[in-house]
Order: sequence, then structure tokens, then C-alpha cells
Amino acid sequence: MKSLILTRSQLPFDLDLSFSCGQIFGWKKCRDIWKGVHNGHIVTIRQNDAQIDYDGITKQEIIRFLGLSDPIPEIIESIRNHIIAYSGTSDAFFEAKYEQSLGLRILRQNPWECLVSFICSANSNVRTIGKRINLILGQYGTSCTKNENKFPDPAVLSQCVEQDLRECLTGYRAPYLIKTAHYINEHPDFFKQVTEMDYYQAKEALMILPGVGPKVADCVLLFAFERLNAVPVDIRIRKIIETQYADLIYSEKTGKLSYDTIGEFCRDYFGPYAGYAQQFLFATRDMEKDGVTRSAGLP
DNA sequence: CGCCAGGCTGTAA
DNA sequence: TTACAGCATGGC
Repeated sequence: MKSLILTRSQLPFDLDLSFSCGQIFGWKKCRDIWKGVHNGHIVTIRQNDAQIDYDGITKQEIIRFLGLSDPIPEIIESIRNHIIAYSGTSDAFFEAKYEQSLGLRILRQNPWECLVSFICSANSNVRTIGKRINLILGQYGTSCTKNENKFPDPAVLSQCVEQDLRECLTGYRAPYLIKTAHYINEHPDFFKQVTEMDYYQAKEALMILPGVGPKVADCVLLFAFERLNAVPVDIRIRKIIETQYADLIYSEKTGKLSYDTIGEFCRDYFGPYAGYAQQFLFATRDMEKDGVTRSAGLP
């Protein structure tokens, strides 16, 4: 394996937490090595304090993939400054969650792989989503070497039979995957166009795709397109916002908060790195334990 | 068994 | 614009 040493400015970094906090699916930890697909190919990564060992990926690619260039101190300072500007006080709840999430990075996933993952995520749980991704990889991934698969590209997924895809635990999401694969296959420059749009245009464009609503679009924008202001609002984030920040919102709004109301509040309150703030609030250390436990019995 | 899960689509008001 | 049923399935 190749290796790199994290610099002072890249620490702290927590690979286990970053891979276990619900932003990426299908990666397994065997012993101390994480293994999964990135940009179509099998990648292995291991962290030993400040040393990162890796294979199947270039140094430049892994630095980007793991978000190792993100200026975390600046990001936190920006978030804190926006909190103060909005509310006039510091935020003990956020600070506690951030303290529990030290070393967490927003990954830069391959857009297609991230899109498939989060179409599969609809109304499901983290563990099941990972199973779906690995079943799809096993069923439709094209072998390059023995025991290694390449992630199925849009052309492959667009041609698969719905009933077969449903056997990958995808259920009613199967036709969404096939239709979206077909669309991406017919519009090969779609992702490039999305990268050139502003956040709101990009979100609208992604929501053209079958199976992609506001939540999935925000996940793909945050976890694959580096839109660090994208705020995925799932049940958990909604409950956190409604319980911890209700007084800041309900002074203006009443009734059940809409998706966009919560998202816009987070962008106003946390600022342009609201996506990072969201992920600090979302992550918990028990998810990390789940990831290790899940892979403990693998061959 | 019943409820929940990183929701979306279609329809009705 | 908002409200809501229906959807498949595993986890717990």
C-alpha cells in the first residue's frame, strides 16, 4: 500500500467516523482496513493516527476524496460567527455535537455512485442501504479481476430488468434507478453541467431525475459536488432543528416546518458551511460502532 | 407483531 | 401551496 502522513493542518482526521456517519454506503471495515468503491474501482484505506495507507487510488485523488484539504478551523470559525450574528449568542448544543465529531470530513464521492446510493436511501436505514449498494455491486458490477468489481455505470444499470434489480432489496426504488440511469446515459454531460450551476440551479436539475427529491438532491450536492451549503433534511435533522432551534424559527413561522424552511434556516444560521454543521449534528459515535460490528463477521 | 428508517411520486384539496 | 396515501424491506 502507498501511504501519506497527515500534516498538522489536516489533523484531527477520523476515517472511521467519516465513513460511518451515513454519508457513504457499502464500505466495509475488515480488521483495520476500509474497503469500498470510489470512481468505479475498489479502494482500500487504513488510518494509523496521522498515517494514511491506501491503494487503488492516487494521492491526489484520496486527498480530495477524504476532504483532507478542508480548512476545518476556518469552517468552524465561520459557523460560529454566523451563529453569533444570527442569534447573538454562542450555541452550546452545536459545540457539544462538534466536540463529538472531531475529525469528521465531508467526503467527495463520485457523483454517479453517490446518486445511486441516495436513491436507494429513500425511507430506509443506513445498514440496509449499504446492503443494497453491495448487492448491486455484486449483481451488476463488471469484473475486472477476480473478486473485484467495478461499479456499474449508467449504461449497465439502464439496461437491467426491474425485477432483477428488486432482488437487490431496492423495492419500489428499482424503477427510479433504471430511469435515472437511462437519463444519465442519454445526457453524458449532465454531471459536468451540474458542477457549473449555482446551488439552487443544481438542486433543481438533480430533482429532474426519477427518485430524486429535495433530500436526495441535497445529499448528492453535499457529498459529491462539494456544495458545503447543502443541508439534507431527514427525520433526524428535522427533529433536532424542531427541538433545539424551534424558538429561532417559530417566531416567524408556524405549523409544520417545510423542507425549505429548515434548509434555509440552517443556511442563515450556520452560514455557507451549513452542510458541515448539519453533518456534525447528524453524526453520532454509535454509528461508528455499528459499522465495525457490521463488518466483524465478514470473511 | 408494530414501528421506524438519511423520501419520493402522484393525487386531491 | 400544503396534505396525504402508497410504496418494499430490513432492523429492532
